[in-house]
Amino acid sequence: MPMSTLTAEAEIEVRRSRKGEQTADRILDAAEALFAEHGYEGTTLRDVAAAVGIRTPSLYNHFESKDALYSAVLERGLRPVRELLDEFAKSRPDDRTDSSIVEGIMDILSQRPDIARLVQHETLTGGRRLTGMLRAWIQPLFESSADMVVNSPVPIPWTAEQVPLLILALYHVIIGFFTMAPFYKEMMGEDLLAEEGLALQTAFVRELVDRLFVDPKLLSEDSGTR
Amino acid sequence: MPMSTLTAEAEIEVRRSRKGEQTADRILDAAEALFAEHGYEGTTLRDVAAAVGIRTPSLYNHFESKDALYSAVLERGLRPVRELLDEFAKSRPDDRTDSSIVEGIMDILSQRPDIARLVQHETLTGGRRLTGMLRAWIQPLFESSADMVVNSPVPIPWTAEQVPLLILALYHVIIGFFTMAPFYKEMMGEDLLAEEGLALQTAFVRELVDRLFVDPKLLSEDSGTR
DNA sequence: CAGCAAAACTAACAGCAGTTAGTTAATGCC
DNA sequence: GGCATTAACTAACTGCTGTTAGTTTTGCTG
Repeated sequence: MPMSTLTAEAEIEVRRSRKGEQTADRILDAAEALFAEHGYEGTTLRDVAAAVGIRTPSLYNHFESKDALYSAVLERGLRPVRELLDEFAKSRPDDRTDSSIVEGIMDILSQRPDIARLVQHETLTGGRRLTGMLRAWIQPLFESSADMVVNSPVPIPWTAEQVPLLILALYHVIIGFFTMAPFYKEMMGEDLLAEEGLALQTAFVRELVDRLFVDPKLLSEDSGTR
Repeated sequence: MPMSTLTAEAEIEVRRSRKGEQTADRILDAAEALFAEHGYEGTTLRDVAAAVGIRTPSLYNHFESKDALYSAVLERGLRPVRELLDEFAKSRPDDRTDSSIVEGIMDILSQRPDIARLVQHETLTGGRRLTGMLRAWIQPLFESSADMVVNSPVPIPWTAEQVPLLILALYHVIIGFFTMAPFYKEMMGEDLLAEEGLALQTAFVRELVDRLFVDPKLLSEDSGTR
């Protein structure tokens, strides 16, 4: 009975989209927030369940383990980033601008600051859970970015050795802003993740990129590059 | 018997410096490395004891709890930073250069990269354990740095609103380098914490500071500022 | 409305966490 | 060398963790 199998599967999918996936999403939301704040080991499944409003074993109706839940959180959170990078990789080198990725990532992280903190937790603990995911994208991205900068038609005011450090620095400026925001708010009283702060930071990063990638010696002849 | 009390205390101190403090230091070393890599919750006292080569309960002869051990690690690790900041606060404003703190911190973190990762773990989880320590130094440092930059005799090519973001960015460039180094090594195969990499990064940061704090429009008249 | 799967629940378990009590070995001083 | 104190050890406990088994409720479909 091959047909009944097929329809059964179809039915399951339909139903899941009704209620099952709804709570699965709620679980992912809660888990994302908790993992982002307390890290993997610091987050308990009881906390996740409590945040969702269900009992702990019910989580296992949607995810087969804590590890699988964490992976799902990471997968869902990083999907927009992956798509952005894929798009970038497919694009013609001529169409790429210095800040196309930069601003794209700023947008993504602005909408979901927890992602930034998740990634930071990962890289801090050695990124062993990112192996299959981020590592596969980050490494080529990093290398191609370096190539791109080095082989840029416009002369870059940095040596080839410095380019990886420059990319690393830019990465930290961007992602660090989001990871530090809650701490900054508690310390300084100002919420950097509010609309105003985000706009300020976006403009700041844009200006930073401009200033770091344009040789100051060439500034007199062409002031408005981008 | 007040005298005997005094001599008894003195004796204890002398003895502690013989052997007790030796293993206490070994415990701190092992704990620092483990906390830096796995965070507070991800580190078990059994792991610490095993790394030292003793049984778990023996740790309690030197530290009264896991929390106390962690605080001691943080305290010892941040002492050089605190001393640097104190010195900076006492110095006459005229003697301060843009990069005096920057290079000092680079030196400290170069010798003990784990400190950087410890601090990152803290700020990621909200920095609740830093309350009494770092927060008391960081906040004034941050504010005075901002004031210093804004009121600089040399015109700064950033608006007053952008200055906190600039300081934050610099902070992340410096500390992020050390937290990312192990991950970078695993990904790219190159050890940034080796002598060569450190020298490169130090020079890079120095150049970055120069480039970010000097108005490019003024560059023609004075090229070798520092 | 009957039936059925999905998803909630309760009860419970094995393992490991931090920690304590009580004991033995090591260490430095008179 | 005897003695006091520190610091190692073994044994054990409580509480919490992720996880499983078995049961009841929910929500959709024919």
